[in-house]
Amino acid sequence: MSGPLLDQFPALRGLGESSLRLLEGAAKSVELPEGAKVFEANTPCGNYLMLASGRVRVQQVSESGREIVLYRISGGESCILTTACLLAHEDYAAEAVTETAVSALVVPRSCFDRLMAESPPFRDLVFAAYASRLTDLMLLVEEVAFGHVDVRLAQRLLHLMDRSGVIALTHQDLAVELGTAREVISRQLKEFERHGWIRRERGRIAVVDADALKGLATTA
Amino acid sequence: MSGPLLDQFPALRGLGESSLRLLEGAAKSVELPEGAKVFEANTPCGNYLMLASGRVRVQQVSESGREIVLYRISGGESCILTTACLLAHEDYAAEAVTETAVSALVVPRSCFDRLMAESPPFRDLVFAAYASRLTDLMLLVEEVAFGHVDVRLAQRLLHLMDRSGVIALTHQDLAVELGTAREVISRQLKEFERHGWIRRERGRIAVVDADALKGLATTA
DNA sequence: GATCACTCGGTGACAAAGTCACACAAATCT
DNA sequence: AGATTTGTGTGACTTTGTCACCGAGTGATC
Repeated sequence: MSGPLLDQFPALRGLGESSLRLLEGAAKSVELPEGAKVFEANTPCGNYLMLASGRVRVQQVSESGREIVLYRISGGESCILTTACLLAHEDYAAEAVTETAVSALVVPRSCFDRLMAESPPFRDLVFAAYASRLTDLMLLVEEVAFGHVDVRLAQRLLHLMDRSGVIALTHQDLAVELGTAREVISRQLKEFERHGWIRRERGRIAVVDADALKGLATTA
Repeated sequence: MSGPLLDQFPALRGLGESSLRLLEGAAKSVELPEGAKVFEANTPCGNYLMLASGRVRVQQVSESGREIVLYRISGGESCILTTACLLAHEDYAAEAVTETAVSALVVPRSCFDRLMAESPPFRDLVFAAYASRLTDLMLLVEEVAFGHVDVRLAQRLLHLMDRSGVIALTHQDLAVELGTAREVISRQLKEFERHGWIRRERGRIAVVDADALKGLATTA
């Protein structure tokens, strides 16, 4: 049936009956729990991945063990890193971890290749994901190379907080978000609290003065 | 004639007569001198670019004026940043500068779209360029976030030197390569010279002990 | 060939960020 | 309750980035 597939991936609307059937025949559905490794760096890539629901984080890990979040994929999106590896016949350059329970479609390379060749809507889907990631990564390079941690941290806190202004992450988690060290985050957060912008609790941070953070976040 | 086009872009072999004629009809040839801006950040992108000959550097510029080289494109390659912008309908996220005199093909969006839709070889050409850039950028993020300047500088010197071991770049140029500050490069180079690994002259550096640099470059 | 403007590189002082080694408290386990 | 794990705090130190300023080469111009 093409019903559930189209519900999960609205972007496939217009794919055409034959392509849809091809995809449905070849793709396997997979469920992953939270915190599972989807793939690791330096391993070969044999399948194309489409995320039906949930969220996956793609990150770089250095030899010294430090990590940095590159981007996230959520329901309805396809994984460009998989795409890139398939197309360039390279190993993965990064690793991916589920942040929530995830259900995904695993599409074998052969099917991926055929769909890319046959189906314009499928190509567009893949390309669209590609294009914005590339510019994202360019901006990330700029941020990492030239950005200041206080500004970047303020931006992340604003972005990560829920409606009540709470971020349920450890200092270490935030360090991974920015690709810096835990101590650096701890010290910055202490500064922020000293200014009365946040409250720190174990394992969570409460944003008190979002406007002040916004001011810092847009200060250069 | 399809002769010169195929000579300049061997990857287009197999494109098909009609696509080739379409491309030849719509594309304009452009010549740029060395040091010319191909495009700038935050400007809209209307054309697809294919580099026939020469070399172009794509780099990020921060508000404070610091720069970092993202990657280079040389003869026969297509510009993925252009592609990304066309596909995502975004402005340029970076700027591009010619490092040599350049001749390029400017392909209007409409022609690009048609070729993408009609021609599998053209799609492959575009995709192939895409895939490796993405992994490149991921590795660049890792390098910038976690790499040490001495190691990165040693790597770049080895990569940039000619057969006689000479790099004809200023300290500022090297700073842009790594996305760091000129003073940092100057200090590192002084260290390298103290160790007897290089000789510094005005505007150029001579690698004396490439093996020693190689040792540092692979020391994690 | 003297002067001038400009580019290139050197330097010291300081600020920001990353590293290392611990210490301690809260949560969790048994 | 004790033991272990996890999260955070902190000081000392290193590396990297910033700022201000200097002087030495280089090339242009008169």
